[in-house]
Amino acid sequence: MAESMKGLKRSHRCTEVSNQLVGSEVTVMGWVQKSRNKGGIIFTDLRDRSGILQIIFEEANVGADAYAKAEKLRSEFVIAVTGKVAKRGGAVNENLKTGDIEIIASDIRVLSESEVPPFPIEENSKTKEELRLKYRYLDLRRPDLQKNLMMRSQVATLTRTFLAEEGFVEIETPTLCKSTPEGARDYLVPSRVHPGNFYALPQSPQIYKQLLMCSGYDRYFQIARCYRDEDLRADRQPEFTQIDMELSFVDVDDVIDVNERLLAKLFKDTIGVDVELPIQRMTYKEAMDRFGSDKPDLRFGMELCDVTDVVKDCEFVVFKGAIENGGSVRGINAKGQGAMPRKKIDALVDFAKGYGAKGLAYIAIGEDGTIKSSFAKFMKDEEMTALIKAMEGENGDLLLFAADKTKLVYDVLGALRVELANQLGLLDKNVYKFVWITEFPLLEWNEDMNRFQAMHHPFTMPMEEDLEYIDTDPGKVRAKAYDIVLNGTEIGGGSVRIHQNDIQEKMFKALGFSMDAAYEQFGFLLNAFKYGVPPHAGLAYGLDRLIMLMAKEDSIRDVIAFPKVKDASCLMSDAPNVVDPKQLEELFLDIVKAQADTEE
RNA sequence: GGCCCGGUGGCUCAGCUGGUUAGAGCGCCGCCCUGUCACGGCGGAGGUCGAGGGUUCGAACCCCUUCCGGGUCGCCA
Repeated sequence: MAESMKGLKRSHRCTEVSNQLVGSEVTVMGWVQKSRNKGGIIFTDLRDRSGILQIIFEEANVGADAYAKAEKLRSEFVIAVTGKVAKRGGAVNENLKTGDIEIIASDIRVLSESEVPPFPIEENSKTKEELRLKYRYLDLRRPDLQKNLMMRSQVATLTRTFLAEEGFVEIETPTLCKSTPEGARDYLVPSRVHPGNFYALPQSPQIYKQLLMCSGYDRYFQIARCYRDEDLRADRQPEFTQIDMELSFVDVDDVIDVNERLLAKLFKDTIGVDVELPIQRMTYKEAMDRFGSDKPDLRFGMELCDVTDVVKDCEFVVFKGAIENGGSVRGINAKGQGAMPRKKIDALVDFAKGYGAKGLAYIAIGEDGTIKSSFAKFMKDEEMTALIKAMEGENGDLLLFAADKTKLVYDVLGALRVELANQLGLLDKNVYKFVWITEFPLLEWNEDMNRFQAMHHPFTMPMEEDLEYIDTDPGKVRAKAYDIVLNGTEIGGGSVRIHQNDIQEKMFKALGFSMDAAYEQFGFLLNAFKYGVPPHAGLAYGLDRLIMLMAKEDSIRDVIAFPKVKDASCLMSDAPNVVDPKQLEELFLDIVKAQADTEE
């Protein structure tokens, strides 16, 4: 039976009650974590978002009626307790922040009762995520999720304070926008007033923030919700949050400077991690060559080694063929893994095939120097020796090789490198290795569309020294774009934007856009640029990914209050759902009519 | 869309080569217990083995289909 809290006021959260308060009266409210009835004395662990506090009920102190209520307490009942803070009569509980004190209850009210929850409300839950997500409101009571969401809030607050001090203006941009065909699939919202027309939910506030620069706001930021109608991953949700910013009259170094200081503050103030500044920078080319990835995990070595020249004259057709087709042969040295059983190596080969490799060649060097290899029979002894030497292979090492088009070789070995590190336990979540990746290619060739595509977006500034190639060899042009990568995860990215008409036109031309088509899509931005546009640049973080890494979680679902599951539905609310036909009629009747008329 | 993993009392899991009544721990319910905190003691309830179909004398187990969840490739300017 639920009682009123009339006349009561919570004086402290559970762990705000400290041994400083011994002897004074407090009123605490929260959920019953656990009640231990010893027969004559009842110990109740009370929980709120601050933690746990032990309450003592004894009939002599609390009275017969209240004691009877205390005897009926069950998990997740919501109660209010008034009582005196006392030093513990029994042993101190070292595991609790409040382990040396307890509340001697003088009164209790049961504010609401609870059914037995479908899974235990506890830290380090072993419960299947499916069930946790169905009852997300209960899951969110668990201390680890509460910690994550409170950390998220702290990061948002620190970000606002820091950027405000740096002269940034927080401005909200629309979430009902114009659809743009480039990039990710848009979520569409039908317009009732304009039958057959649709808004798109923003994939990012990109164009709006550039317009704000045109409008003279100079430094903008926003903690912005973004939407992409693409398949989900552990680090991808259909709606996610960016810390988005844009600055005027700046170049790459200015953006990097303010963001390094922001990151350092966030990591220091929330999790006590010192970020050494300046953060290391690496060009895209170097990242690909050394790590096979534009988001290299620098917590471990196992770098890629280009052995194309070493094996270029060998008779092994896989190597030979790849090189003849303009590809390359590269390898990684899994130090000390020479004794890896054949089954595990085969699993690595399958793993590589998942990334499009036709296979994976290997040399396992035993502790005694004996060699087991999938391709030694095609090689001369001196060729093998030279190859092992190039790979710095020593006794006990496992050398793995991919041979194909270079892009594929990068993909395969880049992924394999991380997979091996994971298997070998080299991915320490307490270590934070940041790196800026710079000088991205401006464009990448899209096989399906048979044209170049902006690697970042069509407003990204080319590097001045490469501008001359934009007409003749667009694939060679590097961009003033940069990503901030943490432990192998891209947590943010941005670029200097084009603010000159002639360069923008060249860019659209390279993308195969006519100026008419460009105006059709982005006319309002291009028009804005006619009236005085400052040089500007910006960056956006994936807030969810950032918090995920800070909280040492494996999925952004653990740092989002109400996430969606793999098919983008919500197990708790059952969104998306079928809507009332009347709603649909209002939105689409005119179209249906129009189609019917046309058919007649 | 492809591939891989999983689904067995409320929760987490075990269940052998297909063999009798499907088990354990925790939780839950009842009684007892005045210093517990993974409380303890005694007793008890609780299972369409995700669903459908098939093979078989016999299916949690094998086969097919399907649903749900996770990982990943494609996709994500």
